[in-house]
Amino acid sequence: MSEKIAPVRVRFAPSPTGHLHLGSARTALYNFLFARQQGGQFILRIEDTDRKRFVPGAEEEFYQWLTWLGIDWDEGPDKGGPFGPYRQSERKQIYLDHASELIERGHAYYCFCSPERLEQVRQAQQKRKETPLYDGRCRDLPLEEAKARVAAGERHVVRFRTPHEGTTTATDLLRGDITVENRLLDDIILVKSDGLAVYHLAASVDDHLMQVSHVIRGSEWLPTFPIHAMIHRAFGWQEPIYVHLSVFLKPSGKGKMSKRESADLIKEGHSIFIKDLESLGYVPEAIINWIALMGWSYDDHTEFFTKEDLIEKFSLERLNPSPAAINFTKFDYFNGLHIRNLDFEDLANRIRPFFSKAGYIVDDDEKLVKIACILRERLQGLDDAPLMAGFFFQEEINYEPGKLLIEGLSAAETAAQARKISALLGGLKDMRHDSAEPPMRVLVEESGLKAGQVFGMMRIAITGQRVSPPLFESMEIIGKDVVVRRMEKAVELLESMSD
RNA sequence: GCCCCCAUCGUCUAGCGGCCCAGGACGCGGCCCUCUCAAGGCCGAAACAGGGGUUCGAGUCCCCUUGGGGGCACCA
Repeated sequence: MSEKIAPVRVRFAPSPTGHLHLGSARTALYNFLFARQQGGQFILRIEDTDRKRFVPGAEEEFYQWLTWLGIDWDEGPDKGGPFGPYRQSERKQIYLDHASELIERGHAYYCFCSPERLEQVRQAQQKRKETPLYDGRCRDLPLEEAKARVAAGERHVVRFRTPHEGTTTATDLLRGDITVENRLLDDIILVKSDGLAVYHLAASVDDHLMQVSHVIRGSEWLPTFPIHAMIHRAFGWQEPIYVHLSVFLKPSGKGKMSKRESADLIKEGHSIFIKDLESLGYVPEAIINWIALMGWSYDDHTEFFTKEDLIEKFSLERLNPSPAAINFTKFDYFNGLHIRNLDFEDLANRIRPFFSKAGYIVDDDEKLVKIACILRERLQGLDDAPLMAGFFFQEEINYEPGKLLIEGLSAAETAAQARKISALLGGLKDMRHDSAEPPMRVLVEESGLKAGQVFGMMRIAITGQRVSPPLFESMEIIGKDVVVRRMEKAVELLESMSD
């Protein structure tokens, strides 16, 4: 009675030819979220059948940054699993066997045409404004003859025998049925002359063998996915459910990001490469939230999502098929949002390396947590921390003495104020912000000046900055001795100015 | 050139025939709060690409145009 529901098995299948970027990270994320939500498995498969484009180390980099993003997998080259190996270069024979099966079934054939001849054919067709397709010279070679030539060691490839008439319809979950005319489909190469399978064969075979239930991947596969469906059908296999994601466009929305533009981005503190994002001050929580929302939505008002929220709320049905322009401004906003969602100890640990990198010695954990407390709501990126709070770690602060001057007051008058403040602060039993602020307010009141004027001068004297975290909280962290010493220094500076 | 896909504020999007003189978010402008900067709160400007249909009724369905994207390799 009850239909057996196949378990959800999805995969992220990058080729080790470059860095993990926003687009591929999102594909990985969606697959991961869906698997976790459905209680299924998430497979990591390395598609390294192109030896020419192989980049050493790229695979390990994928592991590193996927893990940093909080995306983990159940099966993969590094983890193993019941359907391995998970690196396509190690599955060569599997593809060869399947290609042979297709040949025996009449769905594929050996082709002995040289790349040079193919190029000539293609050029001739283009000159005639025809769709460039294989001209079928080897398509109807008697199988026995072809086999004999292969046995004799003749260089060859294996091609798929695409029907010339009719149409093929395959279904994309987001777009519905997509029908293509078979006469416009090429007899694609399944196995290259180096004996390695091409993507279309390898991915189809692996998706079936690894029992992948949903193929969630980029839309660059949309034009060829009917061929993938045909390959499954040729074997007599059931096709997985296909979900083709939209592409990311550059911020202007006009076209996708070029290599040059990607490189230029980093100058503005942005990047499409995940590897750059950590040192740029982004937290993985924000990255995940942001990219999840480029092409998926939950309802008409919820936008803040943790990983757990996403696992719970994600759904394939709410995926959006239209291309999305990358909006880094919103990314910055999400970064701030997620930084504010961190607890103080966590934040302290995350800003520590940024202080270190700026040359500050961070040896007091308690102090760092206090700094995290007052920094949290004003950080847009973790990298802002040393810029905003470096003065906490400096023995001596330097600033332009003139900045101490209270507007409308002379140097002597400002010095008098500073002296009073210094004396008041020096007489305090401690520098707790709630015990230092009230008497300071009284002093400001008596001076007839505005709080902003007096505190502005103190801010320069104590932090060396015009803009800083809240003054009294900062003073508490700095400590009475240093605060008083810095005030006294300010008095000296002001007095020397009034000479 | 051919094929496929997409089309709501500048951007990300909600909207699956009447709830929409179109809602949210980022950004932008203003105000409030305020020791600076933020954060937060409130208010505001800002969109259904165009044209035909279908229907009592269209942002929502169909067609065309336009625009954008992707693909057309012994790359993935």
